Amino acid sequence: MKRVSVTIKEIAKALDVSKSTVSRALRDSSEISSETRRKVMELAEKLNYYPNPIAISLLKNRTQTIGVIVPDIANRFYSSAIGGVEDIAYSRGYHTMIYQSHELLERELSASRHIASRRVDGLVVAISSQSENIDHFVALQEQGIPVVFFDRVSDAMQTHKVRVDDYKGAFEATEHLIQRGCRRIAHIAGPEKVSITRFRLEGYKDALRKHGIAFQEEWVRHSEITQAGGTERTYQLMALRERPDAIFGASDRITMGVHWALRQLGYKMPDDVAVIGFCDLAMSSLLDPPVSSVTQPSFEMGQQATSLLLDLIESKSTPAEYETRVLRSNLVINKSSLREIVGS
Amino acid sequence: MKRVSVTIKEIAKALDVSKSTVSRALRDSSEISSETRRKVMELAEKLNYYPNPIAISLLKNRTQTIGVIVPDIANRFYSSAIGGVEDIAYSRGYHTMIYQSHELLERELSASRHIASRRVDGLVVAISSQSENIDHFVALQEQGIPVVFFDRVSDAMQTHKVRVDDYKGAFEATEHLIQRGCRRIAHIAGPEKVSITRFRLEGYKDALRKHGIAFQEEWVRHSEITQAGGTERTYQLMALRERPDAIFGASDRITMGVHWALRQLGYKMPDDVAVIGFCDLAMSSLLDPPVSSVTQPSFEMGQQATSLLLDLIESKSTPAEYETRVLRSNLVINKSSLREIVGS
DNA sequence: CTGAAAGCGCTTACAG
DNA sequence: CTGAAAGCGCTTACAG
Repeated sequence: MKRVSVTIKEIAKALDVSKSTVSRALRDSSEISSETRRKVMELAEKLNYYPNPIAISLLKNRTQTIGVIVPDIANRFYSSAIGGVEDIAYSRGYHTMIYQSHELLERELSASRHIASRRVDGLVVAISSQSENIDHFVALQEQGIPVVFFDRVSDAMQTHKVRVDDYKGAFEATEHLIQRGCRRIAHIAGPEKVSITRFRLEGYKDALRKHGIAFQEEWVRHSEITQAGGTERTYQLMALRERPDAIFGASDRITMGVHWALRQLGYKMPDDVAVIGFCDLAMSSLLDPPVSSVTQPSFEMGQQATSLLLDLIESKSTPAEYETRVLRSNLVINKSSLREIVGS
Repeated sequence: MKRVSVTIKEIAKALDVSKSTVSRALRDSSEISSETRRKVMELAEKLNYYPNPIAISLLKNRTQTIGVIVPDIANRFYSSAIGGVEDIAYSRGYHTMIYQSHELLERELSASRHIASRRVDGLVVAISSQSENIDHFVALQEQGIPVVFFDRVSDAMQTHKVRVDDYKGAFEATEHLIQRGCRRIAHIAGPEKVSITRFRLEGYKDALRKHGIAFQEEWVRHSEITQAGGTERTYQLMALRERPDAIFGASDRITMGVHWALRQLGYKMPDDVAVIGFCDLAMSSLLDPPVSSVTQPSFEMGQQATSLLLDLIESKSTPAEYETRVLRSNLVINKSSLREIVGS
């Protein structure tokens, strides 16, 4: 199909002035007669003229568009973060292009290539769990396209980062379970290479240590961020000779799997097994029993990452130093972890 | 920050040939000596040269990018459909830009404007519930940017459409409830103006009629596609003097609200109230009891809409006639509607 | 206040 | 096989 649009040239010809004059009139330059401006504006309006942003991009080498890469847009944590990105981008006059990596390095590479070649002005990313190597993001940065990380960050690159206090969130969740009388607390962690997995695991371990509970390797299982992963690990855990009396899941998907598996197996929550998750469980209240969870300010993370990014884009120079913002998580207690406290 | 990239000009200068020659060598034109081609390719490789797609877009008036507008990417139905869009687009060499309307006409207008001005090659849309007027899509089409509708379609515009057999899905769901002995079947429908709402409502009514059950206005409630909407309508329905013995929800979000409200109110599913939803409830099995539902091939809808769109984009002329594809929905029975059948 | 000219990065008839 | 030139739609010093 053929595309039709009005150009500056046609307006110039119709009004018998030069393209330069039309351009100036449209951009409201000061050095133009109000009479000319009026005529140009009127005709532009009438012809429904819009400047071709592609031409402007070619000229300015700027597109007023930023990219976002997340593992999976269907994940509420990420879709909410994208909401935050759009919020800030929109209000500062930028558009947003959304990419999903599906946790695949290959897709992340393809998105990076698209971003580089389409001259997107900057990028907000939560790194795919499969991406141990992040040279593609370093390359973007060197090419002058700033990159800001959120949620899943990496030490392998100097830039702004926004994350949640995973360590503390995990520590508090674990301590809460201990306070409710649990002693055999299992942790279904995320993929091993991911930054947040390590932070959460540390928080879990340190809470055990603080309360004099021995850490047991077999009670920690790594899993993909899927319901199936949570289910399978729960089966493994409950099959152990010494079975856990609590399970702390590293994400909402995983925790949904835990919940499902425990129900299948006929365990009561919280009495047989107390359960707590990690993420913003909007749907947590739908489950029976409703699930306790460490909630994260996902929308705000998107906002902050974007605002840091736009600052980078709009500043002429590389900042003296990069910033890592650590936001607070929040412990929301529900029935799934609310055991009767027995004894001491 | 400043952007650096290699251009054709620099390659030409380094090799002491013309830009034309470099361009031809890169595009592997036939009229070029293999020696020159080799030299150019080598240097391009070494300098990490990529053609500037913005320049090419300006030239060809094509961007190899399509847009998708959905009400809400966090909704599984839409995120899955987007997966289908990406699948086809990717395999045919196109990129995808995702927009959310958040069910707001204003956001839909802003996305349409961006699409028009960025010269996106085409658009796949599920119309926002707030958009009674779709002139903005007609305008895109007239401007030469083809638009294909899926899920939420409109009669106000001639184009390809892909939808599910909502009428039949609703008919079967309602009939199933009747067969399980329900007689006072309520329907929480979607927003009034939306096409699928009407089709589903018709299916519901016709199933009642077929089985000689009188239709009652007060048992149909319109709601937004939210959990809160489903909850509130359920309260209203259960407060009626003659309360329903079954509720058929028009979407998964709504049905989640129904489920929650019934649990809060202490009704047993399916014995007090049988429940059935409409959408691909991946999470349906997580609820207790698991929810029956009319499932839709969302991924496939995205694929088909995109493949129709790309055909439009790549054909030179307007097609003789537009096509409306109606896909099959599927009834998945779970405990929430599985009542004991009493008597005949 | 207005216009002619150059240029953003590329492609492609048109000559040779 | 190669180069010079025009052009995609726009902006902006540079002259006047």
